[in-house]
Amino acid sequence: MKSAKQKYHHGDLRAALLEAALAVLNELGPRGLSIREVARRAGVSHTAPYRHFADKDELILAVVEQGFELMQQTMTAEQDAAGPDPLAQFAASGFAYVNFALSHPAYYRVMFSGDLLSSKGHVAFQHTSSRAIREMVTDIKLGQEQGVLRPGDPVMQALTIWSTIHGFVSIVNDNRLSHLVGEDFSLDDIRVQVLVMIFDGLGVPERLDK
Amino acid sequence: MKSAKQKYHHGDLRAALLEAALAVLNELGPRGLSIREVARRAGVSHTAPYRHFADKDELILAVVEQGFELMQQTMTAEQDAAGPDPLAQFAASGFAYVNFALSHPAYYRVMFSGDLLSSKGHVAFQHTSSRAIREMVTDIKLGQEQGVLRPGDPVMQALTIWSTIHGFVSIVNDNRLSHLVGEDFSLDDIRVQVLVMIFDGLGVPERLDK
DNA sequence: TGACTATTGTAGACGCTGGAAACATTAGCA
DNA sequence: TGCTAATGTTTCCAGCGTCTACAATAGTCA
Repeated sequence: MKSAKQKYHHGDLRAALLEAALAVLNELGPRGLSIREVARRAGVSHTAPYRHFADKDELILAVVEQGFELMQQTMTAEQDAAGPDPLAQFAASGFAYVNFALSHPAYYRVMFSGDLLSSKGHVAFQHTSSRAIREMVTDIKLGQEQGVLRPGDPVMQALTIWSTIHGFVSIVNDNRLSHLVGEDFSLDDIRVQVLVMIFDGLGVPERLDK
Repeated sequence: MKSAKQKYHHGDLRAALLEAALAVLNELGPRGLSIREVARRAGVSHTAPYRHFADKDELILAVVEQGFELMQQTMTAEQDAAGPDPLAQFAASGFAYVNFALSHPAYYRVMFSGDLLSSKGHVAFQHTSSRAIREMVTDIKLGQEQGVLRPGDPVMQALTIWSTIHGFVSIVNDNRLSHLVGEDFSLDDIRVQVLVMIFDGLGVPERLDK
């Protein structure tokens, strides 16, 4: 194969731009994310991205969408690998959520901070959030019917679990636990203990010994 | 009093800039926050802010500090007003946290998003976070000694509570619950139920009927 | 009071950014 | 082969953060 670097048409610029944008987010942070820098990394002129995204917000939104897809994929994969027990599946998907957020901080931040978008974008998230909550609610109802989960409004329980998980990974990713880590706990300790505490509060028995 | 608008020296430009910055955050969001816009609103030239803040990050950091001070004030005020019972104080301070975050979303976002700062700033937060956690841990230990709180590592319990509260207010402030609100629940319902669920999981008895 | 000096504000410049408009190149299809 | 739409480039504009030089004032001490 020849080193066809200098072709006028890139081939798959859109994907290249998304990849570059994520790399920038990782390296320079949100403030360092500029269309021009992304274009530079993709080796095109600074206005080329406008053929694929109407403006900066749409570029970011595309990264967000990709992030949600990736997260959804890994979560369902872990869920499927957790065996037939619905509660084990539920816990596995929770673990997968946390692991995704902690191992892809740039993705998670851009997906949930919302500060990067100027105004729109909220609409795009609604769908994902509502679907995620609905799935959790289904799982919780199932657990309650089986008698392994505490009774109570499953919507509120789902919201509480989501809040805890989201809050936890946000705190960790925003680096607000450095003073704890290394003293008496490792980050892994903390992660596992917090997860146990979440599902413990819900009534899930001790099957989190993976 | 004369309309002494056109004085060369502003009098208290620093405070005026902080106020303007918060207003901008409220109206235009984080992306709309520019030193020039803030200066414009304060009625000074676009380089005047540099006499009071080394750069944009330091302006933002000053807003953050002011936010933490205000939150701390309201939390201790509510705690003091909660009577002598330590657990009631604990719960009151938790309520105050949530109420502050939900009624001052701009403050809370800039205090905790971290996306606004380019690099530094984390150090400044460490102190506040670690103090807040330490205070919670003290309260939790007290409750455990009195036998009204579940046994367990108080550090992890504190972290879990903080995660839930932080996650909850972040989710609400980022507008991700619109599809729930109005259907079957009001935002107030949700807030109270989630708070009850948090303290319920900890073992706090039903004294949250305020 | 009056002059000296530090503080606080202004004016203008630089390189960066997001984005619009006009133009160039190419791919796909008739 | 030639036409057209898709894709990338060039040029331009206003706004941004920040630097440097300059202007006005407040405070201090004679």
